[in-house]
Amino acid sequence: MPEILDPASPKPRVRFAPSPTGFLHVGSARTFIFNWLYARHNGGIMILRLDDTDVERNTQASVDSIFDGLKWLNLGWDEEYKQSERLDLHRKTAWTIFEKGLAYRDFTPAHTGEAEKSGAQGTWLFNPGARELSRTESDRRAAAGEPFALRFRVPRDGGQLVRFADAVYGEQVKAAADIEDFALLRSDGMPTYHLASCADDADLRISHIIRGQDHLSNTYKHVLIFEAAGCTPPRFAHLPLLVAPDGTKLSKRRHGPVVSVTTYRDAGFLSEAFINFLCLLGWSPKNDRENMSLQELTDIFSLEGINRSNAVVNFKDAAAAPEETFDPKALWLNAEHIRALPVEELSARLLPIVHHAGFHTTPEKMLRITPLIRERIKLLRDVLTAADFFFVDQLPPYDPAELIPQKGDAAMAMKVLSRAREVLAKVEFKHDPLDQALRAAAQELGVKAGQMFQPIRVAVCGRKNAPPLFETLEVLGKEATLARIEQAVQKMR
RNA sequence: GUCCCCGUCGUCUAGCCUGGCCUAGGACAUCGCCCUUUCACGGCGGUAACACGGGUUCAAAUCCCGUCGGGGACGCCA
Repeated sequence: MPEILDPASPKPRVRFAPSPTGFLHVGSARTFIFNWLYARHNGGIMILRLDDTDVERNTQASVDSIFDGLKWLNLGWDEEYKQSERLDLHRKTAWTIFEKGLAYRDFTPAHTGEAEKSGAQGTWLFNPGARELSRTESDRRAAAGEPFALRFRVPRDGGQLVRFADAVYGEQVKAAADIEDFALLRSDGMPTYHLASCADDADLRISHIIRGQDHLSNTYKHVLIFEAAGCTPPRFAHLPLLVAPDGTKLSKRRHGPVVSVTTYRDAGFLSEAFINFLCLLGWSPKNDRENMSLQELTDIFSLEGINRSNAVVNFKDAAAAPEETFDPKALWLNAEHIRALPVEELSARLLPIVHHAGFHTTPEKMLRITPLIRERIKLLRDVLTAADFFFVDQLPPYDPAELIPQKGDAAMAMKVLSRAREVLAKVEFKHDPLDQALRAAAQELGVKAGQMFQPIRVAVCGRKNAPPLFETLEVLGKEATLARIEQAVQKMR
């Protein structure tokens, strides 16, 4: 269905509204991204709003985590608000609703959350005593200073229906009688999420609310609030949930740090790859494209491509090896994005990681190493295991048996290494001369090229699996190469 | 318990609205082969799915009903 924009505000205005009660997890990140993409694709405005009306649970650490994560995503936003600075608006909205008779004071003492959950009150809808209290009596008790919560008076008769059209889930209808009289203001005067969220959405002229499907059933309440406040509700688009391999909603408690955005950052994901990955969960361009740049995503993103079933983020338990913990597709996409990066840029991104790990190298050398490893790493962090031998003076210990070539023996390894030492001492350390010299040497010794190269590779890299030999030698240089071959020869003795 | 949502390969998905082109397509993962100085990249190929049961129809992954399964919401949390 084509987007019909409100003629009064042709530019869509969308918001990402996290509550700072935990770190930024991948589900929130995806919500942010989808909002951002929608805004950018349609030339609209992206708003960041901190929904911090729960003073009890807000923490500065959460605020920091959210900004850390968003900063890394590097997408930016156009306007920024804090709900705690807009309480007057929320209260005004609440009392407007009250004055219309659509809300009432509830003097019942606050329930303790636990008792409510375990009790047989699952079907609680409202407290008749509070709801039916006369206005005069209500005013009198309020004037006497008795604390109260303000509740929405949900229509109970006439079989009224609440409805809204969801851009993803379609036409939604629910009997008002099935909706409980939810709170608007707490007894301490603070607005609840429902109230604050709607009051702000209306005031900020939000045109589209794009958020997780866990809010789908809350939306009926929001529609009620918008209408009571005399506003036209925005359009809604609910996103299918991101779930863990066990099928449940992502949570730090159950799933650990794998659900935190910063975990991906720290492991060496490129934010553009991470964004790409998240976009593929619950949305599809429907043309088999998967590896996409941000520009491409912006160009083709649309609400119609969003599907309705939950998507599994296929991570393993945090206990697994670093490379094993992430969704294989995220890893693959990251490798793809790494390979797509210009060498200069990849090199520049790798350098700080190398330094941070305590290795010494120069930007110039890093630039020469980068092409040798870029097809061999999936995470930026992998540079540490793929190129370590370039950075150290002394190779870590390795098993001398590794020096023995395929279908060869110790004697052959010895013969190859000795000859390599002589040949390499004389040859220019450039790819072609190295290639020629070493192949010629292999022929003279009567061994296969591979049998010649493998002992040298192990002597120089300390392991069998490494980048191509001649390029490696070229970057490593004659001095280090000869020293390492000498050491290998000593090991064989 | 009440209400709501969802159900195509192991995973992400295309197809569903507008039944036939679907002996169900792509990707990741996995397995095999090729390329090759190792690893990787790349190329080629294989295994692998319409939850189940009814109905409607000449024809159903696609429409209808039911069952089962999964998820979400029900707070003076967001």
